Amino acid sequence: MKQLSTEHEYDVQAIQDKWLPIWDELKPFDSNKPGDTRPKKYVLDMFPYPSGDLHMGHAEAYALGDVIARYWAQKGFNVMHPIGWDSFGLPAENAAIKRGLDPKGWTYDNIEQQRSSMRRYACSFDWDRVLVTSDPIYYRWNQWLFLEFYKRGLAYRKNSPVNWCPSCQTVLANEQVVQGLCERCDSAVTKKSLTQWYFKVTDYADRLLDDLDGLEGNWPNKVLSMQRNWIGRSYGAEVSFEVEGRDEPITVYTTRPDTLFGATFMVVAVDSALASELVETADSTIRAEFDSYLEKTKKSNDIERLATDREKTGVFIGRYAINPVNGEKLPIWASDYVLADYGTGAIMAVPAHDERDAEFAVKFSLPVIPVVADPEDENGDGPRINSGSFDGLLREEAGDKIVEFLAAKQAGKKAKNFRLRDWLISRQRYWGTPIPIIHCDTCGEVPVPADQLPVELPSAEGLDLKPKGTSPLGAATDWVNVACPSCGAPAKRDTDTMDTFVDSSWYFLRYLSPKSETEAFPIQAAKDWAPVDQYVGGVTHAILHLLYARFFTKVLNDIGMIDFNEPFTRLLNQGMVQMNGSAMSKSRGNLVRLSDQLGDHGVDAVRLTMAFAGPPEEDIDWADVSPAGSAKFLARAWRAAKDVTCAPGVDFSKGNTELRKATHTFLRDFSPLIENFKFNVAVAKVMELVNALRKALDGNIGGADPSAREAAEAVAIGLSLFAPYTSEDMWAVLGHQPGVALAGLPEADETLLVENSITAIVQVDGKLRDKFEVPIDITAEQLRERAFASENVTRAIGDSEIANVIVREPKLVNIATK
RNA sequence: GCCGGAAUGGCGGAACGGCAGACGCGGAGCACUCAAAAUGCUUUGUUCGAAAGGACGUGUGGGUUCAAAUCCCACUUUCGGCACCA
Repeated sequence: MKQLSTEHEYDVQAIQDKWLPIWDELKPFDSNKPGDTRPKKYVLDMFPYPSGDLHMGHAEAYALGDVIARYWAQKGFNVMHPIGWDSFGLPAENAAIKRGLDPKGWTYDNIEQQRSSMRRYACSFDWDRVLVTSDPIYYRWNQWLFLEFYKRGLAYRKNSPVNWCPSCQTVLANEQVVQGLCERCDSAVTKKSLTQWYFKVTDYADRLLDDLDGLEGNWPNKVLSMQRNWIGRSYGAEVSFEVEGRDEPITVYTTRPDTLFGATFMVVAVDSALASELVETADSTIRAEFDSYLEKTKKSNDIERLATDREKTGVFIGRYAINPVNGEKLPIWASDYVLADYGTGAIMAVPAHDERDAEFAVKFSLPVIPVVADPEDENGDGPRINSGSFDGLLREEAGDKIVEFLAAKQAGKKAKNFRLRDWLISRQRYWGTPIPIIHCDTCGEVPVPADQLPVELPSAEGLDLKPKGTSPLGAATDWVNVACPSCGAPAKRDTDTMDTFVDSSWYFLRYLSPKSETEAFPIQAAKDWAPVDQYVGGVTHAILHLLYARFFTKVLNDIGMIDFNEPFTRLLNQGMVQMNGSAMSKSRGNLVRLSDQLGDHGVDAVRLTMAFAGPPEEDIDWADVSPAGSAKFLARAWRAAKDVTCAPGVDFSKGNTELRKATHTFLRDFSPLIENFKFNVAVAKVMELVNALRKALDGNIGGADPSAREAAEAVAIGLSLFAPYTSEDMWAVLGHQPGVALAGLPEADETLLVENSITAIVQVDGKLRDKFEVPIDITAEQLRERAFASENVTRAIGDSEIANVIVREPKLVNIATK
């Protein structure tokens, strides 16, 4: 700290040391005070993963979340602004493996470090509501909810090909595969056939999509469109094709039933059960070819599969399907360009009107039959051809009529499809919530009875946590072997743990009673507080976490535990903090340490810099902003308070009108700026008021004038959103008891804001030529006269002929010349 | 390829269709000082001009309007997201 520690100087370190213990005592942000009648407001920051100390990204997120929380507190709300830790998950486990420690120790040490950093960072958290997801008291309710889902058929087990990360040695949800790579370690993801637990998100696909409309305007458009995209609903038809030598027809999904007459072959996903079944009766040559193709496909990963310039591959499997509209025999092929887990895993191929089918047809010399007259017609909107009695119909009508025709002979119907898949929640790792199911040879899957929850994780001691493809919990024999709750026979616990996204899907409700041993959350408190009024966090969770939390909310609503359908009413996505144009990282050598910044500039200066740098949703490049400048401003504001000499409680109405006007203009502008997330502009307004106050103090108004106190107090209250230490100290300097955070934002006095004159501008052909003060009630005629009386204006008009004069009294005259 | 953002001084960024560049960073100058730091004040889009005062100016090209950073169309660049989803 550069400042000398004298009582006349702004000493950041001394101020920080002074106020922390006092706040600990006063608990200004306790949201659970008995008899509190203030209206409730729930402001939530996404909780951190305890992977070390807080970094610059946390500092931004929590600074911005705190602006909002503190704003509502100043507005007289009882604000619940809780914090906790999302503390299960792979990093803890990997760190533990690397260092040979228990993941628990690593996790809880980090939590303590982050907790103390957050306290110093002076977030307005309610420390009585802390939750930690790896505590049994938390995850027991994960298990309870899992069983509620299970009861309703929303949690189920199935065998299917899953995303497998060969490096993490665990399965991944679809959402955790990014560009074919493991989200966590960037290894190429492969497919593996496993029996795994799923949540039936797809049952909620329509609601998850449709309810996004209600969030319009309150959630960033970007997030809404990402969610819509992810759910990916499409409308089309299911069409059944009879297959020679098979009792059951094959059903395909298509968005283009209008092109059915153009189908010339059928393709099934090579890795689907259907393909394997169809090929069984084929001759040995075909079978061998198929097997080797299937083998090759399984070995390849998504990266190879998805390469866009890759040639189509496939094998003919020796069977034929019958096109239900015209009886044509269509050869059935197997290929990897058809996905096993979308639609029905089989498609009708229309090479004339589908690029991928076209490539395949060219590669394997399959016939192409156009069904739209105009080959230039990319949408295929024009009249049908080669389509029997449907010839001449346009796209939409043709589609409808063909589906009608199919429906009449039980060979098709309208259908919709989703890109969204069910959520795979089992993980073959140690550090997570154990799945509360017992497997019994006679009874099958048996839920752990509610009174035996939580199923606590066994100690990691003696367990090999290294990834090996099966859960480390399998080796905890004392833990695994239990009596079947149903028949009492020897049985085994499920050894998988839950995806940590389960933990974060409902944590916002757990804050209502984080210590309850009798319920996940209290139903009445959920009515009072939830849903979250304002959620703040990074856009990295735009799909995963938000989608899952929305899903849980809808299920809980169906169960009758909550009375709302969407968890987060309003969402703010803050940008990232970068350094020299790229994300900070040790390997890039551009890591800025938060602790260094706090040490060099102080907590308030760092927080203020985060708010002032630009719009909150934009990224901040730390190289472009000036925490030193913020510190300078804070000192300037503090000194201004020091120079106020009139006593607290003085009658402001006797103060200087000009400065009062500045103060009340600020008070008028400030709130809407905060509510619209224009924190940077709000900070600028505080700076303007400080500048006006400084001028008044140094000029002939002076520190004894009541208006100086009024301005200084407004500055302190405004700054309390951004700079808790400085503002609290200013408040004390101004002679008040501690508690600027709850002092309340004064209402702007409208009578002070009434102007009786205004600066009018005169344009000639749209260009500014003159401006002057005019009375607010000037008439159009008077204003017009004043304009033409201006020398600048007449010179600008010169010899030109006047075409038109626009008068917008009292502000503007625009003279258009010919 | 498809779907969204974004583009304003040396820099971060402001601007209900009506004074472009608020506020800050950086720069220059002045005051205080033996000096420096700190602080305060002045100034700072480019350009012509001694000045008065002009010209130009919000990625590019068009359009709507008395008036466009703002609305419309096309384009360029750039950043995200999705991507063999039938």
